[in-house]
Amino acid sequence: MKHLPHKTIERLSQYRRALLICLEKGQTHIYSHEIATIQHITAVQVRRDLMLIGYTGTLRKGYNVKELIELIGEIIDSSEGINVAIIGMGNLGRALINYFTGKRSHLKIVASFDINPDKIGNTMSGVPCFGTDEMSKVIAEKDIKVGIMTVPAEFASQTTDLLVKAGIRGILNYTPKPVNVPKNVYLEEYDMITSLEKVAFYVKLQEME
Amino acid sequence: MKHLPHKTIERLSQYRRALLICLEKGQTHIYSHEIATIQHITAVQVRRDLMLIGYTGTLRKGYNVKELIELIGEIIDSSEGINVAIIGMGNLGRALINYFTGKRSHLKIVASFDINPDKIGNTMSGVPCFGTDEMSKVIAEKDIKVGIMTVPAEFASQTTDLLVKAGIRGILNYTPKPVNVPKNVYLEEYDMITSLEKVAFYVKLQEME
DNA sequence: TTCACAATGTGAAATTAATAACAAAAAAGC
DNA sequence: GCTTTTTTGTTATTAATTTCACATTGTGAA
Ligand SMILES: NC(=O)c1ccc[n+]([C@@H]2O[C@H](COP(=O)([O-])OP(=O)(O)OC[C@H]3O[C@@H](n4cnc5c(N)ncnc54)[C@H](O)[C@@H]3O)[C@@H](O)[C@H]2O)c1
Ligand SMILES: NC(=O)c1ccc[n+]([C@@H]2O[C@H](COP(=O)([O-])OP(=O)(O)OC[C@H]3O[C@@H](n4cnc5c(N)ncnc54)[C@H](O)[C@@H]3O)[C@@H](O)[C@H]2O)c1
Repeated sequence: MKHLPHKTIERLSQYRRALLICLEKGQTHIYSHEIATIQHITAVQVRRDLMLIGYTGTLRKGYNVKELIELIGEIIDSSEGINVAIIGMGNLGRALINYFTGKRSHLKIVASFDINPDKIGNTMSGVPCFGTDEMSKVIAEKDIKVGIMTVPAEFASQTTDLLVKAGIRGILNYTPKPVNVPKNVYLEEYDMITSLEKVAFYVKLQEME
Repeated sequence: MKHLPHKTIERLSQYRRALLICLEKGQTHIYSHEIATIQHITAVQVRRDLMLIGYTGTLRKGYNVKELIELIGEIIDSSEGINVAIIGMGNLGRALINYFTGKRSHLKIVASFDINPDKIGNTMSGVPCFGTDEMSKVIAEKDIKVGIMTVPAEFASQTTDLLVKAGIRGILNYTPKPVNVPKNVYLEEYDMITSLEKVAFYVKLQEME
């Protein structure tokens, strides 16, 4: 297994989530077409992804749910787990903290940062909030690798620079402002307005037909 | 102009956002490579996208910011604007309402829905909250075309069915549960855990090198 | 046992997306 | 006025991703 396509990585994460639900229900095996139906994709696509990670199912029985979950874990999780911080404890930051905390064992939110003195020093869902001036120190001490950025858009660039200087390795940018990082830092940007506008576009398109 | 690639649609939305900022600053023209730098893509990509929508710039002066904003609007917005509802006024729903309200004129959040009696009847950033039993009525009356789904994952499917029955035309699903819609409804799903796991994966990959 | 079926696994083809290459032309410099 | 530079617009090429087509094979039924 050499280079997994970006899209495959995303789907593996999704397969795992679906598989975990199956496991909870007590399901031991699953067919490619069952996974496909859940994810709105084709069975071939599922089989190809699994082929790429070198997993082989049982003919006529499908894939072993537990084994597959473990294999996906070996591939996409890092063995020691990864510590994550949220920068900007506003509406979105709080929503994210509530959501993530206590869910995934491999990705752990261990700190948050803000500039508002009312927030600094508090904890939220057990996650302590620090001032941005402490960023370098806290990121080093707590071995934080990934930052989720939810500061106001106008602070996106400077916050990115701070994070990079503090030695962050990956940034998930939820502000609508695209930011620049050196190429040793992995950047993923997501913009809710784009998604909403895309939905609106295709709705319009359908109505015109 | 016939079929615009999905990716082009997404980028057009992003170009427009960047262009609006330029317009505010008083910038009248912009080069393809400037847009490209903002969006971390290549200038060729930008020019190709603009070619696809049939916009042509001025040689050596670049593109007219205002014109381009208007053209993108003609393509991705629908002329009368589109009304949007949020379903599930929890942490994420509230964050989204705060964020969207008053931003885009073409996409307007005009209602929210919940099952919690404490929330029903209130307004939040000027958006009224209704019970889910009123969904069909409100969606019809207010001509709501798109729903943003932020209910707990276990209610995702049933909420989708309600929305579809109420005549919604597009759904943006922020729950981690994939849902099914008839093919006359456009569905976009986004899952923050997938994004975060993807970042974590590439961080791990980089560390191994 | 044999047959038909229902699944996997995968090379090849098709589709979609991104990049390269370059002609054309306006502006600037000389 | 001529040359160089810079930028657009577009065709050709390459790369990435998905789908097709089908060989393979374990399983259950006849
Ligand atoms: N709310 C949403 O649903 C939503 C959706 C999409 C994108 N976004 C984007 O996410 C970001 C946050 O949105 P929000 O609604 O949570 O905003 P918010 O105003 O509620 O929160 C921003 C937080 O960041 C803090 N902050 C400000 N400057 C900072 C700095 N320099 N360093 C650290 N912290 C700082 C503020 O004190 C505040 O707590 C914005 O960029 C917004 O565009 C929000
Ligand atoms: N919070 C996040 O940052 C985040 C991030 C990604 C995804 N999500 C997903 O978004 C969804 C909402 O997350 P949240 O943190 O806002 O949860 P939440 O529990 O804070 O909010 C859920 C809201 O939905 C309402 N609700 C429950 N059942 C309903 C129903 N049948 N119809 C209408 N409303 C109903 C609840 O009353 C509540 O107000 C979840 O599926 C979650 O997995 C959340």
